[in-house]
Amino acid sequence: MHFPSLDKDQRRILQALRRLGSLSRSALAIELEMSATALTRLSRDLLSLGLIEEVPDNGAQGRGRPAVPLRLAAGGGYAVGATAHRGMLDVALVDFTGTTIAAHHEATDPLDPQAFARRVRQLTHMLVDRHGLLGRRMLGIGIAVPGPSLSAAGDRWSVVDVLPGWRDAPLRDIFSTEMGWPLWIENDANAAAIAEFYLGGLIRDFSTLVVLLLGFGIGAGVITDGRLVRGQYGVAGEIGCLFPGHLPRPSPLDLLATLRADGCDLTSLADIDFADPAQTPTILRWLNRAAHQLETVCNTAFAWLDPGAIMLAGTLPPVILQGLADRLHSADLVTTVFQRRPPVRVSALRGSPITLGAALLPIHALSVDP
Amino acid sequence: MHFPSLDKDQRRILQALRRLGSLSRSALAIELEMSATALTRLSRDLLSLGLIEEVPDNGAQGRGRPAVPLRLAAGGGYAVGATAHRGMLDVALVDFTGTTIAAHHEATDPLDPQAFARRVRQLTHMLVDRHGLLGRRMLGIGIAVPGPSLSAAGDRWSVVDVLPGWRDAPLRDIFSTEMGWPLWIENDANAAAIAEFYLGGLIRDFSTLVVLLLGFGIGAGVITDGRLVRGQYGVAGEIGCLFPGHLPRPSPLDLLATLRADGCDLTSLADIDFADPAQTPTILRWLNRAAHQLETVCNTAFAWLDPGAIMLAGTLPPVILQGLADRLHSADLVTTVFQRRPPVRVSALRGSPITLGAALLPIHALSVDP
DNA sequence: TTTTTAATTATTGTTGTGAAAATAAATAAA
DNA sequence: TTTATTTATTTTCACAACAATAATTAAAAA
Repeated sequence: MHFPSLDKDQRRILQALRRLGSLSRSALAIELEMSATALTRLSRDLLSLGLIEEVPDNGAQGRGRPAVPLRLAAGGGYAVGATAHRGMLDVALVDFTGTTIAAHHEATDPLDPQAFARRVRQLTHMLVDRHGLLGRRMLGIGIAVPGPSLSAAGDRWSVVDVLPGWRDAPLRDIFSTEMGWPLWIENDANAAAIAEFYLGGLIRDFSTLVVLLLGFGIGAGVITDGRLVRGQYGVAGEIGCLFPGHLPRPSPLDLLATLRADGCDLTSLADIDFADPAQTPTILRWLNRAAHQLETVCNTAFAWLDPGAIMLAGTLPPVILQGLADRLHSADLVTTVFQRRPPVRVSALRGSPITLGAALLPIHALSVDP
Repeated sequence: MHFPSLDKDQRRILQALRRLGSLSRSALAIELEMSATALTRLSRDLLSLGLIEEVPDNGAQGRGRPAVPLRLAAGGGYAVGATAHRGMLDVALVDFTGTTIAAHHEATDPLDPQAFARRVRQLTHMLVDRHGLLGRRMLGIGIAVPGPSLSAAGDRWSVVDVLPGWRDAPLRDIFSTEMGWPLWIENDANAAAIAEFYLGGLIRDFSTLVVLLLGFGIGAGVITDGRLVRGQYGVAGEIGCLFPGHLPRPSPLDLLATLRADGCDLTSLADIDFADPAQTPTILRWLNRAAHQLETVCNTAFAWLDPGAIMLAGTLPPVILQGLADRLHSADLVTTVFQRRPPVRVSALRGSPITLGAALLPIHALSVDP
């Protein structure tokens, strides 16, 4: 029961609306270089599918019949995203526009993939019930996995995190039999890139971007020309390997280790607190070192990929991410074009970009041709 | 008089033949998951366009009506490629399969873009005449330019080479008024990547690859999922900027400078000769240093892009490129997947990959959807 | 009421599609 | 040698999708 596959032109309409917000049919026809006739038909179909809607009460706009802008319909469907990490589980529901309907975070014992899938299904049913989504169209579920895929098909995943029964497991089979919904599995950094692209506003200005994800380790998601870059074997963006294993990396886990080595008694990343005077000096020192290391990362990203922006995201407190961004701003990056300042930003998403990005995967799949 | 644009399915057939050599209609139908009916119709169209042809005298193959393999038709058309460098001019003609029909190299005074275009037109007419291509379909001309484009549209180019009147000139306008053929302008490293992809056999095994071009400076062309990566502002692959300007780069110009500093009296890159005992020690020393620098480049390429292969190409003598490849082979690269050896190869193309790649641009444009 | 712009509806002709039947060209068996 | 069988390709045909044009309707301002 897969979603009726959309026409290329229908995708183009949806993507234009996603990028530009709301446009009248005639504006769309001009934007997409299609005839008004074609646009009427296509938009009628999308309207009847419930994927777009007319904007009501639109103010005066001069002579002539007023244009009726179209926009994506929140009610067009909902999608689920889920992430597993050691000891915790994240689920989010988004509507067709990408807006978060619900987010759920819970601590759990380490789960194997089957148990994870069952719990996610359970939570999904609960959230669907609680938010009155029962009749609505379920677009599918995206699951973000820490680690690269083992095959181009994405059947098996090399999970980096220490989770029992996950590493090298045939996750697609397991999730698919356990849940039965249309399923996307994606690397966590790639998911974060999707979230920043659609929800962080990058889609308005850029078609190429890089998201640096400081989750536990460090990874990156790359989008060029609106498409995820996975590479020949699915390990594109695995930038952790740029730092030799025996030396410190600019990763959250490394910050934790640094703090501990300096005598701070922290149990997890959640205890990191820039405002704590016992931690501040260590964090500042780490920031300088990590920013210096990230300079290399950013420079090679600019040289290889020429992204419109590099986004910093992850579980670290925003202050710390901002500290990294500030230092990178004043660094001497090779953004040769237009003498611009290094376009390094900090994620402004509320909620985990990983889980949100996972939830956006089914929606992204509707937008990009196969 | 642009070429009649091809169907998406027709493109898929052509691309399958380009990748796999020759396939019967039924094999193609299975490969591309199309009905035999559709394949008959599409192949008939392509046959009548002259883009494909049936392979004659095909040996016995068991019971049943023998399959008639199809392949790309050399006579399907020809394309022209041209490159300008200081003091020299390269033109190549390729047929529809990508095979070189003719190549022309000449030394010239430095030319401005108009004069270059006129000379290229002149040479094209001469080569077309000489090789009896007059009635044949001209698919277009590709021009490789040393330097990145200044706009996403590729109208203006920031030419790195020291050529009078080229830098920041509206090359597209100039060339297209001067020649009138369908025109593609592309960065030289990107052109080289196209050449290695189609002619170096990489298309058979990979959809993602990197070509390191050691021309005068050092640049790179990137293909992911069969598409050129240009980046947000067209400077993707400009890896020269990874090496600070005041320090030596692993570029041919740098080798020349090193040799000169060691007292060798060379006038141009063409004088570099590994067999010359006066040069050998310097070259060996340079090789070790340059390979060490390229290690970083390759590592970051693997981390960011996960290419199936990295190809070394350029004007340096093959022995020297091979020396670099050998050293990179034994280096400790981060090709984490499958414990494989670093897949670094040396270009095996006869002829300049830049000019050949330029000539392939019109053909590539026929294969990739717009 | 007229004018203007937006959106829709016929109308018509083109094009692509798959299923099934037909044809082609070989080998295997009688 | 003849006939049956097998596989590849083509044709036929009914049908859906689609595009372009022109004509029409809708909703406002002048």
